[in-house]
Amino acid sequence: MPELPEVETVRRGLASVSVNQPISGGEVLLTRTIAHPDADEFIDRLTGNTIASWQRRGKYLYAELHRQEKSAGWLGVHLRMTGQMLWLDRQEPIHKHTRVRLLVGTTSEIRFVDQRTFGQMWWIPPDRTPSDIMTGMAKLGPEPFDRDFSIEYFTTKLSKSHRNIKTAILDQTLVAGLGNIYADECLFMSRIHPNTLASSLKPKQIKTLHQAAIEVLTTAIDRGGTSFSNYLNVEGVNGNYGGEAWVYNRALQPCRVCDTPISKIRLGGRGTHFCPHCQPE
DNA sequence: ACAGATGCCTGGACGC
DNA sequence: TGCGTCCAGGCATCTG
Repeated sequence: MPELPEVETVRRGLASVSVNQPISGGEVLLTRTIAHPDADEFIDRLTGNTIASWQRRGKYLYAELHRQEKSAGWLGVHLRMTGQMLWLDRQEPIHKHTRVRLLVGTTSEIRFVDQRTFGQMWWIPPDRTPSDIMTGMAKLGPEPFDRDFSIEYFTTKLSKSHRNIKTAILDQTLVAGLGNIYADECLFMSRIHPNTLASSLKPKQIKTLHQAAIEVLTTAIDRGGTSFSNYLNVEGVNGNYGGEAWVYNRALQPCRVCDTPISKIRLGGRGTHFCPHCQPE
């Protein structure tokens, strides 16, 4: 499931192949994928525009569109659970889960493939901002790599939270970009039990967790995203973080540090993996 | 205001 | 083998 590093990898991939290229048309194969406006208008609004850049905020991806040097709005994308933005030759056979096709340049296309159909796309008019239309984006907390995501900020937020730390760090209004995989991974790296009450964490633990979150996301971006999910980069290739998971999806397998079997519990409705020895209560 | 539950959705794993 | 059930989880929305 794409989290910040996977979305960033997709952004870089799309930027490297599609910038300065015109969208000549497209096709919506599943209408509910288009969140705004309706499916027909979506293709009409994109057609004839050039992709000027690809940007990311949290797990939201958006392209700036130009027409004759002037803004023509934005194309927004959220991959949700299983969305993929693939850069393909138009001759490639249409896979069963293809939801949207955007013809780019003369022979290629961006193909949005999404098995579980949670993924969404938007067209944002030039007189609005992406966060006006992609409403979830306006609520996002700081990017983990920003100055705004300071130890002081993190400490203040956690001190007021009555939730367990696992649920707290999954909250996109606290910090943008962590999903279930990296949440479990950075709690392991910090030796913090996921069910610890957020407000009970000691300053040293908060500092460690803050650093672990930044580190785990940075490492994952450097490695091009995970492979213990069905995430694919724009070329349809798995990233390579996967073999390195400390705890995620390793229930009952030996901890890579101490050999204790990894536990799995449910917190905030999410499967949560941890080492009961390395992450004591 | 906040926190927890639910719905959305497909396909793979599992038990009988 | 086949059928039913559960699970995977990001986010919007609903409920208490």
